[in-house]
Amino acid sequence: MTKKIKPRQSTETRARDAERSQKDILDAAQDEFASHGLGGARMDRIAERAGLNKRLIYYYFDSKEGLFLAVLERTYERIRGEEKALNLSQEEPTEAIRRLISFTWNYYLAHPEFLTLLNSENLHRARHLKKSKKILTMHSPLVQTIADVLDRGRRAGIFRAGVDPVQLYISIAGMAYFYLGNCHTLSTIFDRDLLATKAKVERLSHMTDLVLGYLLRD
Amino acid sequence: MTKKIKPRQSTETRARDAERSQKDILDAAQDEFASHGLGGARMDRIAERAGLNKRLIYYYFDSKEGLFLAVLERTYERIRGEEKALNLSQEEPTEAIRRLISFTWNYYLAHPEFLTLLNSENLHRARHLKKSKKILTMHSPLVQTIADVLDRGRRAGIFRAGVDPVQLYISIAGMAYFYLGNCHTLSTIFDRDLLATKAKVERLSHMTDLVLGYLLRD
Amino acid sequence: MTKKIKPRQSTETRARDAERSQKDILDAAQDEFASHGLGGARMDRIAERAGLNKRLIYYYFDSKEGLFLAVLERTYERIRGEEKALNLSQEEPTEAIRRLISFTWNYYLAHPEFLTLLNSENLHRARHLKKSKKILTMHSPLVQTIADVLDRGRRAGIFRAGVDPVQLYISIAGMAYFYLGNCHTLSTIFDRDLLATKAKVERLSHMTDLVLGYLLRD
Amino acid sequence: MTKKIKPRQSTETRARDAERSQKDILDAAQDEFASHGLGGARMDRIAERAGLNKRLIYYYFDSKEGLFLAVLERTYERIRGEEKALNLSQEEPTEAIRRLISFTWNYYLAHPEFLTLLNSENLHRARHLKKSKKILTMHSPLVQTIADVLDRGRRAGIFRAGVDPVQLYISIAGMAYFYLGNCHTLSTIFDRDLLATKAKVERLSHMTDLVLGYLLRD
DNA sequence: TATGAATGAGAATTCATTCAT
DNA sequence: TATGAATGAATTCTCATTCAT
Repeated sequence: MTKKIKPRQSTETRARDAERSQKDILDAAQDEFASHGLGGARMDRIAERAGLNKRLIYYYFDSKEGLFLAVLERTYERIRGEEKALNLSQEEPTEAIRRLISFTWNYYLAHPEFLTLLNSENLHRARHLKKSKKILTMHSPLVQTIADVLDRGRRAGIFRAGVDPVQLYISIAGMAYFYLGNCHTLSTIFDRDLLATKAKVERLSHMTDLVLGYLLRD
Repeated sequence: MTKKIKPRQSTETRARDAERSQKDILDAAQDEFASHGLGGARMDRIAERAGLNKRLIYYYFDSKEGLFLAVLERTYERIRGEEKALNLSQEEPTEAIRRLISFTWNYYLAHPEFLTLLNSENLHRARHLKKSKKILTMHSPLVQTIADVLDRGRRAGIFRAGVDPVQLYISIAGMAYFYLGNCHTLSTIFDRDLLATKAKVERLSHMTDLVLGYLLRD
Repeated sequence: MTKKIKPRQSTETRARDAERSQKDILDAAQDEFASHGLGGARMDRIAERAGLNKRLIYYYFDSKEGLFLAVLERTYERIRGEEKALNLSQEEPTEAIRRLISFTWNYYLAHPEFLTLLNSENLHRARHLKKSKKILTMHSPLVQTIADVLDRGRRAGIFRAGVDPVQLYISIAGMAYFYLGNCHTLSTIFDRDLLATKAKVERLSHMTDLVLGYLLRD
Repeated sequence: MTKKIKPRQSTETRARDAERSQKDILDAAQDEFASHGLGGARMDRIAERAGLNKRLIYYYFDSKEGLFLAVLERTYERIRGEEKALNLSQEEPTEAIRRLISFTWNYYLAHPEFLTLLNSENLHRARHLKKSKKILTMHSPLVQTIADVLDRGRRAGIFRAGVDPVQLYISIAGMAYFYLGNCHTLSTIFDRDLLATKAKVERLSHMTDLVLGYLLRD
């Protein structure tokens, strides 16, 4: 245990420390929950990773489940935040779909913890999520955007009609999620390294081809 | 509950009891692992669900991990068995794809434990799978079959060329898996009952449309 | 930790061990709860005193509160058992009252743990007792006996009329209970050793004088 | 709750705040100790109930035990104060006894916390009391007064001789204490509401009858 | 084959108390 | 005088596993 070196300036040190401690705990917890799931995570390890006393976790987050929920909320906030920043409405429909797919793919690639946390939460039948008003109202803005893109494409005569944006969103997310979330079993069974650079490139283009092959008329 | 009097006459009878006990344990364990994951599962609960003494689990399966592996193996055996029974090679290509999609969809629907076990195993980076010779040799026969179907379709001039059967298989599985495995969170977030009968019918046809829309030329 | 030497005979050894372990735990728990109260008692100390693994306590009694209740029940069973063995109905009324008082006094003296446990339970507003069907139906047989004795005394013209046996029982118990249960504070405040042999003799005769002085006519 | 703005002008004001804080803490602590005993009391809850920071408790009272002692001292001061205010020496002996009994009864009724604190302190073998010079010199003035009343009664030929005032005091206190302190268990066991108004009236008259029946000659 | 009893290591959580300001 | 942040040492309870029969 190295003694924590106190932060820079002074004035608001205390307040900043509290915030900092909470952030450190959340960071450590996210790692731990992502690598071991809710059941396998250890409060001791979280405290150690955070470089803080275990008691402090309870001081701020009440319980293991409370901490898990806080991590989940932060994770959702982040992805929803990035989704909002995408500006697909300005884009030409085909290009918009391309970017949507590659955003999803790249986000999951960059944030493997999101997949594992989602997995854990689903194992528990969304028990924590259902308690969180915060998350429940955070509808993915992508669905709205997809609806708009599909509409523009259809009116331009390039996309087929009658596509449900929710179904499409789930399909795109599912294709990326299953590949990346289950890459260990899949790699083993198919005896292929699914995380090799080439494999990843191929996957993204397969997904794009699949979706556009379906959407585009002719 | 009729009181089970233990028959002790013949070796055969004794053997049948042993088999029965092991099956009871595996059934109970499958439920438990599927509902709580490997970390959250409790040996006590498994013994109780199986109606057998905890010690017996160790007698037959050595350890919790051993038991988990046994459950995993049985689960894989079952799905691989059913996959073999599908006789897609006899089928006309378009119809074969249709049946493949609906088989996957219905199997996941009927066996939600398969999704959760896969989930758990991936959390552990396929650690158990890699140790199992049994599973490793059970490469999904579907991939071979899909390759064949795609090939026949391409040669008949109805399917597009250059489709990787593994990619396609993962896409189909992923579209079903994500929808069903995350239905709790998705239902809440989209404010739609994804498990309503109508919703399920729509999902299956969306998946079929998407894949065939991509595969079929013209 | 000396290794526990296994009990004498054989045949029913296992069954006897379980019973023995439970008894050892209850004995240890009674000591611990009596000396420290429910809040101050330590499960670790109980296990150590019992010479058994802490886990076993939970195996048999579920929780600290469950153990406390079990101790309470056994304690009540014991005093109610001894009360039943008193045969006051055969006795001449005055003598019966004398023996009742001295029984109460001597029981409390011999079982200080009864006082402390009662105290603890009352601190918790009889929370555990109320959950115990066992204790709730164990009405003190003394009240019935007192009613009978009072009645015989009254009809014989030696006791005053209109004495409520419950009130009398509570008074007798209270006089003994308060003296013995609070002897530490009382001894300190009055600067008298209330537990000196002479003091105890005097207390019993005071109590007897008080009650008989009230009951006897003339 | 009006927001308390801290006055910082004069020393006097500051001092008054300090007194107020200490009182708030003692009030909260009395509640907490009375409801949970020393072992079960929680410093956090006391701070919360007092609406003050936990650290302040340590500033004023040093430790949990120090706080307990302070509560104990205040409680004793109060009852001793009220006892002094009774003016039994002016009273005719029979009436004095009556008033003594009813004072004791009513004080315990109005101050149930006194019973519980006594209870806790005895569990700890009067450890705190013995350390408190304050309490040690506060001998109950009642004993002296009782001695005087008994003496006057005896000389007037109405009371019996040879009654020890300490014994009598303990008996009176005990009759009230046991009834009120154990009313939860007793009510349940005897299936009578011992706190019903009528029951309380009856108890007081039973106690008075018992004591006077004993004291009065003829 | 089957089981009730027992355990050591560890898990989450709690608690009185102190630090720093 | 007052407080939010932080902690070490327990404390209750849990868990996979083994013993003894």
